[in-house]
Amino acid sequence: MSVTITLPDGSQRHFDHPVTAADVAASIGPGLAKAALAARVDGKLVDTSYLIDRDAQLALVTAKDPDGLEVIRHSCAHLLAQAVKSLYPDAQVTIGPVIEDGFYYDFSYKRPFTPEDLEKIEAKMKELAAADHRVERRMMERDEAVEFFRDMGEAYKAEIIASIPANEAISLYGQGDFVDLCRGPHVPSTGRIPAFKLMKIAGAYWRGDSRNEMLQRIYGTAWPDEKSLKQYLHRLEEAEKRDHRKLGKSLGLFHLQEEAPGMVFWHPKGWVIWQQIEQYMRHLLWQHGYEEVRTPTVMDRVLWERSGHWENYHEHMFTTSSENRDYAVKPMNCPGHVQIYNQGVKSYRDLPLRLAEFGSCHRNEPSGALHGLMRVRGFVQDDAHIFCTEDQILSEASAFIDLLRQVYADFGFTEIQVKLSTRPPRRIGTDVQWDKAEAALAKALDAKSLKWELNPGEGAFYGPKIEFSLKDCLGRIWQCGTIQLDFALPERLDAEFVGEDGQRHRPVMLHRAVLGSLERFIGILIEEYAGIFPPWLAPVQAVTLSITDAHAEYAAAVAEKLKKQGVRVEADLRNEKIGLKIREHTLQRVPYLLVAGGREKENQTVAVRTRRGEDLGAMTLEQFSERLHTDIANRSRAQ
RNA sequence: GCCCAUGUAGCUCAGUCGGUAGAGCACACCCUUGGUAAGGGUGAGGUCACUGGUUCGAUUCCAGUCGUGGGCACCA
Repeated sequence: MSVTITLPDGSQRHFDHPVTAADVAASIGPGLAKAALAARVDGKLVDTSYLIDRDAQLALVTAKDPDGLEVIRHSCAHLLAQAVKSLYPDAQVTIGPVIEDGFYYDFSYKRPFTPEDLEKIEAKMKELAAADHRVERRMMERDEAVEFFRDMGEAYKAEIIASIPANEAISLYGQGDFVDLCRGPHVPSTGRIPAFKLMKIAGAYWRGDSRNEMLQRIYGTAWPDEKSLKQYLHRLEEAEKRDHRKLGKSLGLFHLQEEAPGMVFWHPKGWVIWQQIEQYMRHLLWQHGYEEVRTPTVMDRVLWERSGHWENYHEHMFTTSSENRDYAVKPMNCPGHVQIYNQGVKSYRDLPLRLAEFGSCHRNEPSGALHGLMRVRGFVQDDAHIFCTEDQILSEASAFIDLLRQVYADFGFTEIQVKLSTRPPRRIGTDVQWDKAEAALAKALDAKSLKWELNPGEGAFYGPKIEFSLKDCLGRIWQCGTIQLDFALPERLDAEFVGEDGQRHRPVMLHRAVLGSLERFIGILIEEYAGIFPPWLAPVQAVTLSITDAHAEYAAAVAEKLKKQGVRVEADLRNEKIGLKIREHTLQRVPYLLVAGGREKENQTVAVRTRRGEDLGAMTLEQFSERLHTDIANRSRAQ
């Protein structure tokens, strides 16, 4: 039997017998044989031990190949499991997938793993890797496999396999005396995992369900070589420096404290940033046909019962009472906006009606969910509700996406994750309505040539939604903007309009936010900018620096003049050396440092230095103002 | 909410195998009047998160509470 193998470069090799991918690699050269971790046969990823018994396309996969890296990580998860089983034989294995930059493996064990265990496990992994155990694949019938793992005391594994259809054969991978269920492929031997490190331990629920028992999850990372591993660890360190909690403290933007968990104390500098953003949004909303409103923070339980929140959202609401009446602190602005809509009879001619509010909301989030500014209990949404007809959904959604993209572009975001969440199993409204609503949102997205993912079944019970998410410094994804269709609330709160036909109709409600919560958005911004706020947002745009007391008056006068022009400027007249002042204000990320010494006083100029260390030389106040105002007008990130 | 870790001066952190604590920076005062990322000196500053237990004695050991961090679950 002859086999013809076609390689990626188009060249062909002929064999007169079935060959493994490893054989082919060896026939090409020892270097490739050594580098091959897996193979792609007719596009399918397989082990290097895969026997090819027909003519096929073959590509050898090395560590340089993204698939190769994935194989390394997956195999490293198995190495971890092997080490754990060898150190703690009565631990049970469950699942161990590859994730971004690494992998994890979940174990069930009688006690939690400690940081010391982690060290021991990693040492054992190194030992097992050095022993270079061969990784071997074999097949088993499903029922046989269930029994096999059950006999080993691996109840979780048996449960996983039992949920696989009975007629499917199961592949098992063995290395040393460790065997795991796995689809594969894997590296040929444990010595082929070049660089790895265990990162952290955490609890994780079995099958992701909080009603189940908590397993011990070990996270690790693996790379093609030590250098890449080091670079990765360095990248993490650098990311930590951008952490908004760290920068918020060092730049004096905000703080949180024990007595108000999940609620932010905004300091003067942080509040300047907030105000710039709020005013910017307010102006845009006005331009886009929104009307700003303000609704009460505390409202009677009766209203929340009518809206459905009391029943469905109760555990997330802060409540209070007075004189035998129960109240809730608003977790959302929508019911309030419907109250405004409901004042007076609305005609179809009034639609779409867009009510916007920088709405202060409180939600009693679970304590474990709180995270700096990103997940808080008290926050302000740039919220708005658009009351419109079903026929207006498309154009309103479309206009909203335009608005959102303009805003995100102005802040300099290029990476936005967009998801469309569609009808969940439990929902209200008719299928006809859902068809129309989902199609309208999809159509609006497509019309903007935005890349988006479908998130089937994840919509709200009252309607589909689009989510716009941004990444923090560690790559964690946070939802910011959203637009949600709602057929329910207008019904529940009895919103209506008089149509052309003279009959009363229900409007559709679009809940939408561009930034989401101001808190979260500013958190993301701090990390995106690494604290280097563009001049239009910078809490302090310029500082004048005197060199000796002799110029203090001049430096103060310069600051005063700029302040009158609306520049956020401070004067540093301290009796300190100029080097110290430069250092401190540079660390505070002030865009422009204006040295006002003897020479400058003489010529009525300032010597301008940027926070990036660039010396722009001496210029007149007019020249400086012009430069700053150009930055502001462009929302430039250059300085 | 669950698991693990963690809480010492304004900040970043050391430390006490149980005898009430220390550094750097910041702060105050003094000297220095210095031209582009840290000049020098002196001083002040802490119920060691909170509550309880063990102990002659607890910041240290134990338990609980609260906060924080990393995950998990949650995120209308």
